[in-house]
Order: sequence, then C-alpha cells, then structure tokens
Amino acid sequence: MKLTTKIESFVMHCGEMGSRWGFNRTVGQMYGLLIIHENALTAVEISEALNISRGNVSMGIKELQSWRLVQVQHKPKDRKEYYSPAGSIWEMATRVFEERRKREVDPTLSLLRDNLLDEPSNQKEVYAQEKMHEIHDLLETGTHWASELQSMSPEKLKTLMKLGSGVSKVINFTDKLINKS
Amino acid sequence: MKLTTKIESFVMHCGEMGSRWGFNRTVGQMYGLLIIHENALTAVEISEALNISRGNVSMGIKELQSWRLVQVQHKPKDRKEYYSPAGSIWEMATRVFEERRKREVDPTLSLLRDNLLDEPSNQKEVYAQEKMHEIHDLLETGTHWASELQSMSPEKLKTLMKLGSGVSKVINFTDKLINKS
DNA sequence: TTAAACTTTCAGAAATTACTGAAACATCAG
DNA sequence: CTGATGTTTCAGTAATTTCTGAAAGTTTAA
Repeated sequence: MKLTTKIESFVMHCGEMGSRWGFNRTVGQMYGLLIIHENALTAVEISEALNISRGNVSMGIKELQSWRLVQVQHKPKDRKEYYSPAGSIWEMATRVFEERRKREVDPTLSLLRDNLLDEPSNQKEVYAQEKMHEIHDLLETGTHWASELQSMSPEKLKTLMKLGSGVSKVINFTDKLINKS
Repeated sequence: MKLTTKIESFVMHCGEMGSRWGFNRTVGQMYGLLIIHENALTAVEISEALNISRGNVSMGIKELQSWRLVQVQHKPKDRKEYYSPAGSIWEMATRVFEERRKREVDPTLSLLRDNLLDEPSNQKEVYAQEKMHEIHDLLETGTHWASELQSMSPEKLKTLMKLGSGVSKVINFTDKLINKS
C-alpha cells in the first residue's frame, strides 16, 4: 500500500485537521484514506499505509463507527472485514455536524435548562441567569434550525445552497411574507 | 471571588466544553466566567476565581483575543486591565463560527485547490481527485453560504430563525421561483 | 474439537498539550 | 531616575491523550 504524494498529502492533512474536527490524528488519517480510496480496505492495509499498529486501527474504526462514518463489508470466501466510508460526501458532512452537535451543544443545553429551573439566590445570579437564558435560546433555535435543514432532502438543500447571494433576496421576501400575515 | 454553585457549574462546564470548541479547559473557564459576570474582571480576580496561575491567565486572555472574544477596559486612576466579553451573545456565536471556519475549513480548501491543479498521474489519483473535487465544492458552497448569512443583520437572521418549521415552506417556495426562471 | 485467521482489549510507554512560577519587561507617579 | 504596580514570556514540570504490542477473544472451516 504505497500512497502517491498527492494522496498522501491529503491523508496527512486529514490527520492534522482531525483533532479540530473532533477526533485524533490517526483517526483523521484513517478517514481520509478511506474516503480517497476507491476500494474498501482491510485493517492490515490501513495499518500498513499509515504506519500505525493494528490495535490502533481497531480503536480508530470503533471511533469512526461511533460517528457513523464507516461501513463494514465482507467479501465471499474471505473472513477479513473491509472498511469504506458510509454514504456520500454530503451525508458525511451532515453526520459530522449532527454528531458534533450531540457532543458540543446538547450537554450545554441540558446544563442550562437545569440551571434555569432554580430561582436565582442573589443579584449576581440574576445576571448570570439572564445570560444563560440568552445562550440557551440561541443554541435551541440554532439546533432546531439545523435539524430543520437536515430533514430536507439533500437535493433541495443543494439547490438552495447554489442560490448563493440569492439567499438574501429570499430572506427579504420571507420577511415581507411574515409581516403580511 | 467566591462563585456560587450555580455559577461555578456553568463555568466548569465551559471548561469541559472548551476543548471541543477549539480552546483548552482553562481558556473555556475564563470565557465562561467573563460571560456570566456582570462586571469586567482583572487578571488577578480571574486567577483567584479559577485557581490558576497568573501566567496562565495572561496566555488565556491572549488566546481569547486571537478569537476576538474579549475586550480590555481601563478604569480611571487604575493601571489594571479589566476584561469583559466582546459583543453580544449573538456576536460571540458568529465569531466562534468564523474563527473556526478559518482554522478548520480554510486550510483544507487551500490544500484541495492546490491538489486539483495537477493532472492525476494514475487511475487511483483520478478517483482521488474526484472525491477531492466533491469535498472542495461542498466546503466552498458551505462557507459561501455561511458568510452570506453572517453578512445579514442579526435581527433579520433572528426573524428567520424564529420561523422554525416555516423554513421548509420558504425553501419550497424558493424552489418554485428557481424553476420558473 | 481444533487450529487458523482474524478482531478487540488494555496496561504501559511515548508523544503531546497545558500549567506554573520566576524572571524579564513595561509603564507610570513622584 | 527609581520603585511600585502591573503584564508577558518561557523553561521546566505536570497532566492528558494517544499509540503500541502482546494477550485474550471470536468465528469459521474441516
């Protein structure tokens, strides 16, 4: 499993970025490799291509599965597991978004909700609760909006995205609609 | 600087989440503390409230400044610097988004662009470039869209967000608009 | 039932990241 | 200029995270 320079640069870059996207370097590399490679790969192939231990591959796959980003396949007459990315590029992106929301936003929302149930017990807490309220509302509307978008068909969403600067116009129009009703 | 249980739970939570949002634990705590606290705080107050060293506070403030998330104020007859969050909750959210895009997406876009300039030199690279192309387009449209939204007034955006499930309807309508023209 | 072929687990080692505290640096009042 | 009062820097240390490799676990074919 020798990688060409171009492919290697992509895979290594995914490694660097991996930590920013919520997983660690080798998990990022593994994911990059699976995306860029047409055929599904075995654990040993991955471990050789990236120079990492077999055990590490096993843990990495587990991690990627918890993000619902890889699929396992089997070939007839072969006991090995073959790994490949789950879904299209678009689906991957929405999954990463969704999983990150679960990990980054949901716990905060739940903490805020709990804190907002109690009465503030002094002046400082009154201010604190106001701020928590603002944050809570922002996160809530945001996640609501995001799930709204995600429940739309990818095709429709793509059309909307292609609108580009047209979005403003649509928004303006929406504004009028609201004011009318 | 004694923190009440409720405020402390929020600040500590920001610490836990900090690493997921791109900075480290103490930076997250510092930011949480500044948000939740009505008055601007000095470096020493922060260091005492969070039990961290003075030097760490200095580094943390620097980090938060690089995210454009804190402001420095001065009081007359006082040489100390007073720190407070920069902008409203809404502005903070957009800044975090923007900065994260710079750190997480822009470098990838630039790498992909570079790689796509070269001709693929074998079959594997043909496939790899196709995938890179897909990712490039997705990221590009996504960032374009995001900056579009950010250039809108927060007020208008909030109105749109409050639409909630109405968004689908707007999208559908947009779809018709496009198909007509 | 056994052994081959594979995967998973996890204790300890290695690598990375974060934090401290003391020294250097900056600014101002007298 | 000097000392008082602040901030920043950074080498060394501490804490955390990641990785390895060997042992344990699993599955299948014969």
